[in-house]
Amino acid sequence: MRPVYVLPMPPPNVTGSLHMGHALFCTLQDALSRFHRMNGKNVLWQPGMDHAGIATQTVVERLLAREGKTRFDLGRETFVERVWSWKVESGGRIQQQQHVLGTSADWKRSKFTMDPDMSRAVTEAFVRLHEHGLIYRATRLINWDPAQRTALSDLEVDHEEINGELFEFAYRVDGSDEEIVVATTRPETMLGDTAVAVHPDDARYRHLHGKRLVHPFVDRTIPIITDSILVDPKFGTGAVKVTPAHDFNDFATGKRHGLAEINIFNLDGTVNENGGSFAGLDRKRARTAVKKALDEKGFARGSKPHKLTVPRSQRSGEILEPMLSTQWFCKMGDMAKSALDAVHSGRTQIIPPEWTKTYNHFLENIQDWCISRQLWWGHQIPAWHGPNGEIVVARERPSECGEGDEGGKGWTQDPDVLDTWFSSALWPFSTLGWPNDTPALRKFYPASDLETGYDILFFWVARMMMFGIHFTGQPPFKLLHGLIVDETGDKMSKVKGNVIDPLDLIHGVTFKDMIAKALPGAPEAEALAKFKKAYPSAAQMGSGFPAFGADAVRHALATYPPSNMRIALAPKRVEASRHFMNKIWNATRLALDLLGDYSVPLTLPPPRDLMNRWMRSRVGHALTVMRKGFDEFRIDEAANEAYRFFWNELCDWYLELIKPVLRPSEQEVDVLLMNETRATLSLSLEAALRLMHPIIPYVTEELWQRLPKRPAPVSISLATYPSALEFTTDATADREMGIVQSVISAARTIRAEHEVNRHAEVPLAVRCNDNATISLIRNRHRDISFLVNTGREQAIRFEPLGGPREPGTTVSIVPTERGPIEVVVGLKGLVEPERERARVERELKRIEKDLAALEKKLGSPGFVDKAPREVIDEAHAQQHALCEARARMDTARALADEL
RNA sequence: GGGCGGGUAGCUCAGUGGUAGAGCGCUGGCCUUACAAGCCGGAUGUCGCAGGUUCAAUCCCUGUCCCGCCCA
Repeated sequence: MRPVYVLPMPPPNVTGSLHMGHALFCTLQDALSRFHRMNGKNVLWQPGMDHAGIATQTVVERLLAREGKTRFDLGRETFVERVWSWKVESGGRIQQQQHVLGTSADWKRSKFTMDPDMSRAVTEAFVRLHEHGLIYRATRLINWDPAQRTALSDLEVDHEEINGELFEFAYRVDGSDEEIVVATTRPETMLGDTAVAVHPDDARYRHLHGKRLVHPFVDRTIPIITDSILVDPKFGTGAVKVTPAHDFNDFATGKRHGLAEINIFNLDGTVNENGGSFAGLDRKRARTAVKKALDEKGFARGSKPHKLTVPRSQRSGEILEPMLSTQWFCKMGDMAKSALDAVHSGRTQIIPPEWTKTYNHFLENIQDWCISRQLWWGHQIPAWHGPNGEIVVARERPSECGEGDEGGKGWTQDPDVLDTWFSSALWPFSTLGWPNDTPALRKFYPASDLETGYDILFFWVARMMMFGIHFTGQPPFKLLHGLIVDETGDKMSKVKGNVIDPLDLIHGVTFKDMIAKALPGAPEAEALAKFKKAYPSAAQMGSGFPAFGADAVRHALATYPPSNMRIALAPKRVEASRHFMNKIWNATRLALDLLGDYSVPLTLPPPRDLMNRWMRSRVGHALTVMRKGFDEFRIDEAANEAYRFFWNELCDWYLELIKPVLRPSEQEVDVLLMNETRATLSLSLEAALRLMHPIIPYVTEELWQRLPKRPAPVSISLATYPSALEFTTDATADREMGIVQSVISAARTIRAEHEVNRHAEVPLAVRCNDNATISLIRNRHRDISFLVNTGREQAIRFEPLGGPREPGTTVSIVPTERGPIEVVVGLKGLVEPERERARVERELKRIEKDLAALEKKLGSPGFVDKAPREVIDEAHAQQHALCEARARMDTARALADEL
């Protein structure tokens, strides 16, 4: 049986459309999937969509608002129908868009979190957790969003620091003229005050211990209590008003002292009847009114500026209200321990490991999870309320609840729905048929890897770990890449006007259209300015993005290290990737031309010619680097290696080297060499395409189909990923080719420095004392002549080092392990003394600089005693080579001076 | 307040205890029958700052200043 590779895709929200974050994860996950598929694994990349409770409901409510309606006008059933039809209509757009990116997920297995089978899994999970006592119902202080009118979990709260004020007012002591001044950032909550606390050791207030205070607006007195946890005597006046029903610290204080909890707000955030004459005012108005009233009664004691943090809903942005409420909670303690242990023990590995601390910190300090939401869109909680107030949690509606209740009509289902992340936490196994023991579950669980953004490490990853272990006994993934992205240097957001739609990069777009989308309704000039500020490289790109194509977008995204927290998308890099795609295309075109009607034999002897051995060696090197990149989740290293190898080695050197071989003049025809070269060319290029395919699926597929090759599957995506079985590195070929390349480059540099016309043929002499090197150069004279353009007739001359030089020649030194090579280029009348002096000086300067650094190292005390043998040997060898090179260059300078 | 990450060429980013790299940009020369979206060359950095460890630090340690994110 083939080994499996399972990768659950983080299901995108059904409301959304494709953004750069999706493009990034699709690229990375698709690359992984394709890589493992090409390595013979049975790959399951599990796609799907998330119903995204609050987000989706909000979208539909906004649509309704345009019709002047609220969800309450429609009623729950109609509203939910409306959401479903909206989901059918515009949901799943991302899936279509993902196809454009070339994502090779198992689309037939795609799941939606509200599908009937997924919902069954949710119900089952809820019921089982309840049976185990891990889900319970309780009345406590929770984060309440008055705009959405729902509870939120702690994780959905953003804390924002704002400049506010610290307002002080006085409570009169009952039966006395004394007063006690308290400081508060939220004066309106005094309507719900049930105590004032002072520090037990605070001498200022000791005489007031046990006294009561008169509430100025409501007919009650409240006690002065002492509490050393709540009160910091140095802060404010040292006296703290206590509002247990509307503040988390005060709530805890109230529990310690048995204080009453007086709720003063309605669910929509207006003051309720407990607020007396202030009833009906919203929070902001109530604050103003309370302050005014306190002032009028003479209790106000002024205010001063104060920084405070306010809790906001991540979704609606509304300031949240701590509210006393009855909700469903999930106990986290034991499950968190298991999840921690899975990582501690190494059963699950977080990559990059730095995130482990964050993961641990979250789970070690975890609070019970408020899982109920007062929404209509989502999985309704499988709990039924009986006519007598009893509550039953069950997989199905209870059939009866006593006499006269045929069919359970007396039971009503709990109106609340579950937090969206509850169903997401089941994703790796619910998608495989859980709670049934299906073959798919047995085969594809646990998953191999999970690849997702660090921003949902708590929301999703940690919860999947907890539920996965709880329900299946196994962590849901063996390896977890807790990482990735956000999109530009800044987070992409509509407000900032820096949103880029990946489809626009793929298909092209004018900046005008782009900013209209990014900042709808904003003045064009302003929006454009913002956009160009966010993307400096785009500012140079004229009036818009050309169509870069999916492959270029993917390759560009893949070149960023996935572990980076910030992935700043630079359009210029997408452009560079597009040029790379173009290069691949054109190189293959040339190859096809050079190959003609060549067909690859089933068996071939290994190549004997240096350039072909070298080419195969370079493929071997590239595949090693790229495999390592994929294995270590360094897809950027694979992507960059693809670029480097293909462009700088295959194109710049190999394709150039083989031109004279495969397009010979009549007297140069060498049938054996041509055959060997055609074989090497076709095999290497074909392998190169396979190497790059996981990252660049479209172009590689298209070209691969046209390339002569041995019998192969119908698609490159089903072909085998190149391995050391096919291509091995060849150190000798690499070294020898390196020398040839250096000689060619040295000669070319001289030509370029003197601006020798490309067509001008220059005589070349190589001076060297090493026989092996001489024979190497001699063997490669064809390559050197061609790439230096010495003229085909003109043989390279060989001379001993340092002999007299003809006038009109220039020299460059190539240092090698076996001594220097002098590359002597005859420029005839073309040598310009000034240029030559400058070139020689520059080369000499470089040698001097290197030599100086080396000598400093060798001369420093302790180096020779303490450095490792090989480092010292290497330094000496380098020193020797550089000294010789300098000597050669010195004579060159003397000659240059004589010019 | 706690935690994490980052500060490397003009820009976007790799990288390593042993003389600093890529792409783009810049620059000189080339319209060469694969590619001007290209080819052949060239220049460019006291690797945030200050100490320390080491024969040797951009890399390890300490401190410090900026930037960003997460948590409280």
